[in-house]
Amino acid sequence: MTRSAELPATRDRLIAAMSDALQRRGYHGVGLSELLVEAQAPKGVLYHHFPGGKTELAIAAIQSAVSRLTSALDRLIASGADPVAALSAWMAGAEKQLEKGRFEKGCPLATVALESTAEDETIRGEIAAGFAAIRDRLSSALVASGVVPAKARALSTLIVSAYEGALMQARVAGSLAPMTETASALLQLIQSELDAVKGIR
Amino acid sequence: MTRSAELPATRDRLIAAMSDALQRRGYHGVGLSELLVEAQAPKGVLYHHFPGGKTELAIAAIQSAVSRLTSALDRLIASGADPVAALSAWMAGAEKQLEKGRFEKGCPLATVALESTAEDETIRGEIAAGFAAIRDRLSSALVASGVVPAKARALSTLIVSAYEGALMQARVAGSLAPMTETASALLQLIQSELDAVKGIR
DNA sequence: GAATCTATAGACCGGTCGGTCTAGTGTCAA
DNA sequence: TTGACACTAGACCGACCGGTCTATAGATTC
Repeated sequence: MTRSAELPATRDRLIAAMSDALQRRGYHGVGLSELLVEAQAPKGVLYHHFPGGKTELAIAAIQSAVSRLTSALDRLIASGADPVAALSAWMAGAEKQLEKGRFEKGCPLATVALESTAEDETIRGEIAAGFAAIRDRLSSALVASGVVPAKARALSTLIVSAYEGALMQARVAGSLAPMTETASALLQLIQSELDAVKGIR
Repeated sequence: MTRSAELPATRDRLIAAMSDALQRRGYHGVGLSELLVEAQAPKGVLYHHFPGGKTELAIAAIQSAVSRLTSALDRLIASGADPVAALSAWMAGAEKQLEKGRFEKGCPLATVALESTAEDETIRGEIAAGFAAIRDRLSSALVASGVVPAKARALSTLIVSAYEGALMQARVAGSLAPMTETASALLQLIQSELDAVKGIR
């Protein structure tokens, strides 16, 4: 064990610093030097672990964020809670995160998604795959609750859309209101949809 | 800095170039030189019209975008179409814009909203005000259709959230699907809400 | 213990960034 | 004709950008 116990491995510190930066300012908003100060690492170490430089580090950060999100989602779904309760819990968690980050930290995918151009093929692909993975999980959870597949897909896309848009509005407003309002309206939709399913059955 | 009714063409070209850039890559993603090539203007002219430089130009672009959006919304609402039809038309318009811009042009507010930090006070304020103005218009249109104010506010926030999130997903996916799916699920909610209102009446 | 390899360390580089500055140019009023 | 003024034009600047390079420390292998 070459490194001190309290500090995570250098590679992980770099990824964590990039993740944090992507949530706060996006890809073009951060400089390498700032990133390295945050990660307490010299420049050489970045290009040792990520020969592709800033881009490769960003991709790693995105992948790490996606796997964090999807596994949290999996856990939530596996817990057996009904969709409305699960979504409600998720939104409440987002509100807590927003407050904890003083409205400065958002979704690690969103900003980069909007900043990226057609040339940023790899990054875009990674983000698109991340969104798709999240939608798929939501969708199959809804199907498991009796929603027909086509409707489940539309609903899960709406959930992701609403979540991202709510985070965006809440951040610029510096207020939880957009998040809570979005959540309340959204939850009502899901509930009525599930009730309809039950009625038919 | 109040300005007479007639604006110099150059000023407008600068604003247009910035608007376009904000939709494609966001604030930090564009360079001044690129902007000036696009606007066919030399550097001096930028600082003549916008002494505050890049930031002031971005603010002007955002204000211009907001007034374009709100007046389009006003027109749509004034046309007397019922909320569902109006929203449906709006979403269809967004899809057309997405395709026209080959999925490279998104909302002029969204990217900057996510890139901005607490220090970018003016820009954030402008964006927050823009979102609020849009929500207010939607909300009062819903109230006019019989929705109770509190529910109308939540619903209008959800509409904006869904719209922004759908644009985001559609862009990275390079596909209209996230937009159409979001729209269909959302429209159904509004419809059922309005039906409920009618039932009570 | 020499050789090798991974990881750390930071000086250094060319290019580009946003921004300033000075020099014109065209228009209009006196 | 001249002076004032709004606007155009682009050379120029220091700072910072992402990225490369060489040096070295520590662990591992033979």
